[in-house]
Amino acid sequence: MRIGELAARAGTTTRTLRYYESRGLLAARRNHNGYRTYDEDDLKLLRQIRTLQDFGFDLEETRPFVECLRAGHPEGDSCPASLAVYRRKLSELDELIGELQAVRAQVGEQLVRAERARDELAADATVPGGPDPVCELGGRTR
Amino acid sequence: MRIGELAARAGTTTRTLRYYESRGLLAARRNHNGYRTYDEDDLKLLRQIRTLQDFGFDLEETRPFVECLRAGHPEGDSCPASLAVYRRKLSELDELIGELQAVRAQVGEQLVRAERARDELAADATVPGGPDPVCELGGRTR
DNA sequence: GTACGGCTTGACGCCGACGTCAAGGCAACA
DNA sequence: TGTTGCCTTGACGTCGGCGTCAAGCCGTAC
Repeated sequence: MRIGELAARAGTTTRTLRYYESRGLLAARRNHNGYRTYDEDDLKLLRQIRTLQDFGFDLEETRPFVECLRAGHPEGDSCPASLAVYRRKLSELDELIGELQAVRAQVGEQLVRAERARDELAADATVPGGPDPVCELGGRTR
Repeated sequence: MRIGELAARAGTTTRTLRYYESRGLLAARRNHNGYRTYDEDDLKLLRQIRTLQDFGFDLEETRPFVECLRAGHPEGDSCPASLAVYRRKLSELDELIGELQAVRAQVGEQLVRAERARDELAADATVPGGPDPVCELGGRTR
């Protein structure tokens, strides 16, 4: 099949396939008129790349899987180098998730604190003789 | 104070401050010879930006906080627009964390599956009359 | 005077994964 | 024969948040 069909079957674009080729991830045969030609194995390989990309792997991280398939193994993750990438990715994910949860907690605290400060000002403002309101409080003014 | 001192006190670089200025986030007065001049309020403003950046906010998201401080409010999050950013960020974080956890689970499954497949091949290989090993198994060969 | 550090503006570089445009070749169909 | 659609290579654009370099000015110390 030609590049357009392969791209369509993998749910991507011809530009992407040429990019992968330029990165040495996806090799193509050429037919008599110079068009790139692919087979079902290329589709499998491409789908492997796309799956990993969807997981957030960057292109270089997919290389071991690609080379594993190219070496004739039944799956891209049939080789130790691929398993190593899985493991590294898992620890990266764990670290990232942890950091994001910490940030989430901090931002949540800030929100609570800021809302409390706002409410206290609002309460003061309703008390006769309380401080003058400095901020616009509650909803939008305009 | 001049730009170098402000940058140092905020733990950043002069390039960053000029960039913020170009984005309209950090205004500077100029002294007689054209040098940028800043005061303690600018430092506070800059620290507000940096804190949010550390949380993963992008620059545009810090703008409401900056404008809030500029308007004379005691804190960058004393204004409704800032609270709205907090809330939006929280939901973004929740969504992202959820996605990452889902990816983590999937990658974990893939790893387990691939390891099991490898071990089964290894077990077969130790059985006399079992299938020939096709992959390099276990540790590194070279 | 001159050496040095800090300041100025302007402009290009970087990263990853492509998008998009240009100019042209190839094949099938009306 | 011309139109249409797919293909080719090449090259520049995108995004954010700066880094880095160039050329030159300002002020102080020696």
